[in-house]
Amino acid sequence: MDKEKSTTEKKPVTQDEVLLASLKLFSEKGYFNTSLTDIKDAVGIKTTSGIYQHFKNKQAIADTLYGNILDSLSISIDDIRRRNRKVPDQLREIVDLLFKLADDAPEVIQFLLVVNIKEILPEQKTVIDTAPFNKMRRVIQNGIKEGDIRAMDPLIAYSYFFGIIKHTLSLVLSGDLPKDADNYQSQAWLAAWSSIAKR
Amino acid sequence: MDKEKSTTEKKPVTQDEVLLASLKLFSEKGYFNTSLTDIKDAVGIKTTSGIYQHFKNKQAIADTLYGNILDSLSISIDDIRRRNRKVPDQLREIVDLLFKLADDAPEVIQFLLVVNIKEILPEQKTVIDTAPFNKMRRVIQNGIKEGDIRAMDPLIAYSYFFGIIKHTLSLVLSGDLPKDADNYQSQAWLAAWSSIAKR
DNA sequence: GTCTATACGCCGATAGAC
DNA sequence: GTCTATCGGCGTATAGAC
Repeated sequence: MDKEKSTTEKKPVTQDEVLLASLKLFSEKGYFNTSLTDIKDAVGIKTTSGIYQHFKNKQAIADTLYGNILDSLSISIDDIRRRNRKVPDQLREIVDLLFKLADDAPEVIQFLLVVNIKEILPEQKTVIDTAPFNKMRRVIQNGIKEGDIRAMDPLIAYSYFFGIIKHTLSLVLSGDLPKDADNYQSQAWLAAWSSIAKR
Repeated sequence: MDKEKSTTEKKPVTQDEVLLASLKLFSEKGYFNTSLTDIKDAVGIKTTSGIYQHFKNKQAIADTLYGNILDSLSISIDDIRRRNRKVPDQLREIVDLLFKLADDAPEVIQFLLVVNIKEILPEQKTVIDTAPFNKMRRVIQNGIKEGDIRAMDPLIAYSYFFGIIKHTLSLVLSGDLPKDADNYQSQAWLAAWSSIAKR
C-alpha cells in the first residue's frame, strides 16, 4: 500500500505535487478515508509538516483542488463556445471533453462526479452554482432560444442531458461498463441530445 | 424499509430507532460527519453504549441500513412486476415509486443515490450488483426482447433511463429543482422512456 | 522546506455496576 | 438495556531546530 521510493532523491515538494497526490487518493479512497499521513507518503516526505507549508489544513487541499478543476473546466468551455457557433456543436464538444477526461484523467472526473463536495466542504457552492455548470446551462438556454432544443425549463433540460452523460461516465469509472469511455461516447451523446432536441 | 415496529414503546431503544436516526443523519451530514455521539443524541440516550447492544460497530449500522433499503426496494419491484405485464408499465411504476419516495422519505433516496456506499463499506457490492438493480436491468432486458425497447446493451439502456431519473431526483433533493419531486415526474418519465424506447 | 517531537481532541469501543 | 468511567488510538495540527 505504501509506495516508498528507495532511491535517495531530493524532494522539494511543490504545491502541485501535493494536489496531484491528493486528487489521486481522494478519488480512489475518498476524502475521509485519506489521511494527511497517506498524502505525505504518496508525496514522499517523512512528515506531514511539509504539507502545511502549502495548505492551511486538509480541507484547503480539497478546496483548491475543487477550484482548480472547475477553473480549468470553465476555461475549456469558454474555448469550446468560442470555436463553435451552433449549440449542438458546443454540447457535442463538451461531451467530447468529458469523455476524453474520463479516459485520460479519470481522477478528475471521479472527483467531479462521485465525490460529494458538500460533505467535504459544507460552505462550498453546489456544483450547479459553479461557473462551468452555469455556462453549460447557458448553452442550453441558447439552444432553446434558437430552436434547437425543445422549450422547457433549462434546468430540466440540463438534468436530462447531463443525467445521461454523467451516469454513463459513472458506470465507466466504476468499471461496470467494461470498456473505455471512448467506446460509449457517440451513443451516449446521441441519447442525451435526443432527450432534449426539438423533434 | 424497516421491519414493522408499530408501537409507541417506552424507553428502551430499539434497533429500528437507531437505524432511523442514523439514516436521517447519514443522509443529512454524511456518514463520516456523523459520530456515534450524534446518533446517541438523536436517539435520546445518554451514552453510546446502548448502540452497541444492537450493532457491532458504526459500519454495521450503515450496512444493515443499506441492506434493509435494498430489500424493501427489491420487494416493491417484485410486486410491480407481478402487477404489470407490460414492460413500459413496469418501468413507469418503478419511476413512480422512486419519485414518491423522494417526497415521502427523502432520506432513503438520498442514501441510495448520493451516499457512496463503496466509501463507507468497501466490501459491499456495487449498487449495480444488488438485487433491486439487477431486477431493473432484467425488466429492461425483457423490454428489448419484447420489442418495446431498442436493441442495445441492457446496461447502456439502464444507464440512460436511470441517468435521467436519478439526476432529476438528485437535483430535487439538493433543492436545485425547487418543487416537490412529484412535479417533475411525468416529464422525467417521458424523457427517460423516450431515450430507450423503440421509435 | 524538511525534520523531530509533541500536543491533544475526538471518536470508537469496552468493562462492569445497576 | 442503560449507565459511569475509561482507554487506546488515530489523525490533525503546532513549535522549534536544522
